[in-house]
Amino acid sequence: MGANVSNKPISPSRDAPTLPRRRLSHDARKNEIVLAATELFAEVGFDGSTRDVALRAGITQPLLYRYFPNKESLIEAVYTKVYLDRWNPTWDELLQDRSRPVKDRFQKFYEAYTQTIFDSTWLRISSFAALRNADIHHWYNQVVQEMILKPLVRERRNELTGDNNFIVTKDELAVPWMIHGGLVDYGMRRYILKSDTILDTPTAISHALDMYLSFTKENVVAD
Amino acid sequence: MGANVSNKPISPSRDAPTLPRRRLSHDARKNEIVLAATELFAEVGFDGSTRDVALRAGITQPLLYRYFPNKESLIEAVYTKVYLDRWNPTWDELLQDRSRPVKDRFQKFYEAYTQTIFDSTWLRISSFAALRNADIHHWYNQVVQEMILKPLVRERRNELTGDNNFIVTKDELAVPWMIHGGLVDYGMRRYILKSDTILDTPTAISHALDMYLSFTKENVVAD
DNA sequence: ACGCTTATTTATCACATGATAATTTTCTGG
DNA sequence: CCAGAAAATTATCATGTGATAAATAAGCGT
Repeated sequence: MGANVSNKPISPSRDAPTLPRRRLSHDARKNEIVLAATELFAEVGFDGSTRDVALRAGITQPLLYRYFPNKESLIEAVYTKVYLDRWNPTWDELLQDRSRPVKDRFQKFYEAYTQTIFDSTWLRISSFAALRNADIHHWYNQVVQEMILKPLVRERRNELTGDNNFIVTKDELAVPWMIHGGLVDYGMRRYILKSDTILDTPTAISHALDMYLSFTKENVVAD
Repeated sequence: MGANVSNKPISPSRDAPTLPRRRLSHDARKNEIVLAATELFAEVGFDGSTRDVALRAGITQPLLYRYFPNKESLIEAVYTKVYLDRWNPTWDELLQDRSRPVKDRFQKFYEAYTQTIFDSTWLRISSFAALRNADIHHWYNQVVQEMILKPLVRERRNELTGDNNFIVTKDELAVPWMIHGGLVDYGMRRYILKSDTILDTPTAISHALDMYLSFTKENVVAD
């Protein structure tokens, strides 16, 4: 054949200046896809297209389907990546360490915990997920309740009265839930809205805990 | 002509059993479209299709474009409908009425306010809107801050110290913001997640306000 | 009753999107 | 070094979606 007659350029000069790396291991590629999907979905929601996911991952769109049978399965992988493996097992011990005051323990815990979740991607993905999938929202609330809020109620009660009853009622959880929700809301205002919330995170945590502590102090007799 | 030979049924029996009403006034039809769009977008987000909006509104999809030049403009109409005209002007007087204690005033206010916003459609639409449009999110936060939180800080300060300074600092707003955020979070858990949050709304409000009040009481000397 | 304004529908387009099949390329083990 | 398994791409499809143009019909004023 003659010279290059077609209008297809010899040097492709792709849309994305992706380095021509190819052929990753199955697991490595899968991780990159989930990472790309997480970032895209955090920005535009789970209606982000598989083509945009592929573009960010530096691959072609049909390749996705070698790793996930369909888009929903990719979304589930994102759920898993975002929600799981975020709990540091040492936190459990921290929360139960009665040699330190409750304020101190939960201050340290929330400082670590917020370091994990106060990030634009996590906050947005979890918001989108909650709106899209009530089951996941409910499941994650259960986790927060069992791992954080019930310990908080128990430890505070023990600190105030020496009580060792492990049963925590729904009513007792209402106030901790509002404290926790308010704190997450603070994180949203600060880290995704970048609002003029001047207060630094440790101080915000301290105030949130102080509110709960003074509330329980006032109400310890009334109950 | 002979009998009905075509396979088109005499009685149409449409997909949607819509009453065959047609030709509404311009404004009436526009309202119905915005209502349908609001409901759909609350369920699936703003990526809901114009065809689904039309189906819910009982019209054909191209008719939308006689009322809105494009989908984005329909979305903006939904924003307006959802966010505007929700503030009852009598609330301003209520919040400033110094013949009643702050707790009492803000209790009554929040009971009325939550009656307006604690509904699945509003909570979901405003969440989707916040994720999709940072400007709107920011604008609404400014409204909440000016109309609710600054008055709360001012009135509480006046109640405690007789202070009449109208300037409210960012730091003073941090705690009211967390209280407010915690309360909205409570509404989400109760009204869209339908979680086993047993506490009724007035009690939740009361606890939220008590937390703020006891916090400010403890800190009034420290500042 | 009739005509005219305009609300509404039917038909259609161009493009985006999820998904599949066939083909090509890369790397590794024998 | 080369053969084959698997990674990756190209080509393609069916359907969904935002949007437009032309045709139809409902109701109001005279």
